[in-house]
Amino acid sequence: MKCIYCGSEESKVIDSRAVEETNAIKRRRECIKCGKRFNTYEKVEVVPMLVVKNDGTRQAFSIDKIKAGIMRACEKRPVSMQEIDTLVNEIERKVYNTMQEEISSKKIGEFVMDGLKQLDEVSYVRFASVYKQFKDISTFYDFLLSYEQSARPKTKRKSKTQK
Amino acid sequence: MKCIYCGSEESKVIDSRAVEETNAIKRRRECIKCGKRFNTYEKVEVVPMLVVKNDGTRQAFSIDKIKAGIMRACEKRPVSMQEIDTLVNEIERKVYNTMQEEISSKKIGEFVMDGLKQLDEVSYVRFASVYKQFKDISTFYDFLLSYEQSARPKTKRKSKTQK
DNA sequence: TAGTTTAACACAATATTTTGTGCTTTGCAA
DNA sequence: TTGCAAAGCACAAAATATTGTGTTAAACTA
Repeated sequence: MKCIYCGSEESKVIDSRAVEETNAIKRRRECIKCGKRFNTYEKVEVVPMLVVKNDGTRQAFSIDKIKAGIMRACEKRPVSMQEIDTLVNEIERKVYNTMQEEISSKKIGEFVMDGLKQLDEVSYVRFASVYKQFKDISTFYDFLLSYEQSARPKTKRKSKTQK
Repeated sequence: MKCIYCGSEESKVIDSRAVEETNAIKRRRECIKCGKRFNTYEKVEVVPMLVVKNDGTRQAFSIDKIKAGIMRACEKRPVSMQEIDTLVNEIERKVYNTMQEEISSKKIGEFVMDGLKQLDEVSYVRFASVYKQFKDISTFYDFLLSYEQSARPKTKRKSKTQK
């Protein structure tokens, strides 16, 4: 394990403890060369499950990835971790209920979009821009316009309702 | 290390190799109970440095976080990993050149925005929506309008230049 | 500011991992 | 379909990590 301070390849473990909550092993290491200390974490590699993408290919499914995507979309937004966890659990349940051994990525995307739309509209737009792969700025406009016309026909553009 | 298949706490290492590229140790483990195998990765904990936020508080700085933020903004965009790495290196260099022992988060945000603006405009808008904490949908409009008026005065809204 | 929780630190006996070498399998590309 | 690269597999000798116990320092909260 390379030392982050001096770059030396040599370091040794001076303490090692299990972190139950995150299923990890935390190690405290000391660089042989410069003597500085740092921590490392050992974690399980993400497990593969099957998601069928639009082009027919299969890919690993992980609820953590879904959660990460949602958390990104909600970054600095007034959405609590608890709300996210609730949504993630709901999605996981929906996924397992729907699926035999596979589920389409389209379906998963819809679950997430549906949930986010209820939770926070900025997060919803952000997620859509990634999920639907907006190609340029005009796609943002188009999406915003059609969203406001369909889902929130009475919203005034300039209103800033959230503090 | 808990087995991801049967949940048992007992597993043993059957192989262990360094992964030079990512500065990690990859271990192959076998569950004592069910005998199934899985991989784990040990990585260095992110290192703390000092960033001064707008409200005056100090926070850990990590170039990895910057990179992660950029990668999020570039998700599913035609921006190569190499381009991102170049930008990240440039930012890291700028940060270290600017800084005594601290740097303002504003400054870092500007470095990133400057770089992304050159690289990809959709990524740029996404990053801005997080960095500048867009409050609602109208903020998107306002930002897009002022961006197009200042940076790209001749761009037509409906043009879809990228494939 | 006292009380509490978490991280760092130390140490030693025991047990496990590391590492070189090399063969096999699988996935991907030519 | 052939060939290469990466991952999995195996083994054994040597080296290192693990884990209980306990102390101290730091951060957080009531």
